[in-house]
Amino acid sequence: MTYALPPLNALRAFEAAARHLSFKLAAHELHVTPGAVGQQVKALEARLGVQLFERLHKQLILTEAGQAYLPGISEGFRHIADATSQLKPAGTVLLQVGVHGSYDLRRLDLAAFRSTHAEIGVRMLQPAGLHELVEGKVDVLIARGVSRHPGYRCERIDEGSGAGDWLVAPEGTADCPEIVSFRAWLRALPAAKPLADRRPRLVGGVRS
DNA sequence: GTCCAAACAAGTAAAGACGT
DNA sequence: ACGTCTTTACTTGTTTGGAC
Repeated sequence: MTYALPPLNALRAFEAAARHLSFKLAAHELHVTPGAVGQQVKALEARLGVQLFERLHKQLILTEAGQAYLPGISEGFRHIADATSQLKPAGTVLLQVGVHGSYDLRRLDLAAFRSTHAEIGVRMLQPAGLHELVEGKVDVLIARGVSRHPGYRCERIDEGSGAGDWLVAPEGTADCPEIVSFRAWLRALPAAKPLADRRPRLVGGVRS
C-alpha cells in the first residue's frame, strides 16, 4: 500500500510550530534555525495548497485549516512514538523527568515505580524548569504552578491548594505509555509532607 | 503623560553549502 | 540533481529609556 504523505520533516515542523505558535520555539525544539522551520512550513502549505498559519507580526496563528489539520498530525506522531516504544526491547525506554528545585524528591519512591514498571527507566534532573523541557533535556517536567503553557499539557498532580505541582508534557507525547504510567503513579503518591529538613539536588541516572 | 529614537525580536526571502 | 539547512539582509512591530 502506498500512502500519499507530505514530507515528514515538513509535518514535524508544522506540528512543532503549531504547538508553540512560534517558529523560533519550534526551531529550538527541532534543533534547527527559524528559517528552516519557516521554509518547511511554507513548503508544506505550497504542497497542500492550504494556508496553515496566519503570519502576523511577532505572532503565528493557526488558520481554521491548520487547526483542523493539527490533531490528526499530532496523533500520527503519537502513534509512531507508541509503535517505536513497543518495538524496543523491555527495559530500554528511558523517561527523563525534570523537577523544580523545591520539590522533595524523597516523595518519589522510584524503587516502587521500577518494580511496577520494569520496562521504564527513570532519570531525574533537579532543578529543572520549562527551559529544560522546551530544549528537550527532559521528557516531562514536575513544575510549580505551571497550570498552562502553549503546546504542553499541564495536569495537576497534587490535590492541595495554592500553586501546586503540575506535570507538564509536550502535547505530542503526553499520551505516550511511559508518561501515562508515570502520571498515574504520581497521582497515586501520598500527599506531600512538610519539608522540614529537605535536602535537595539529586541528579543522576536510575535505570531499571 | 506623551513623544521619539534606538534597540530588540520575529519572520521572510534569497543565495549558497552540504550530503546523498 | 535534489532535499535540507544555514547565513545574511531585510522588513515590521514592540519595548525601552530619555527628554519635554
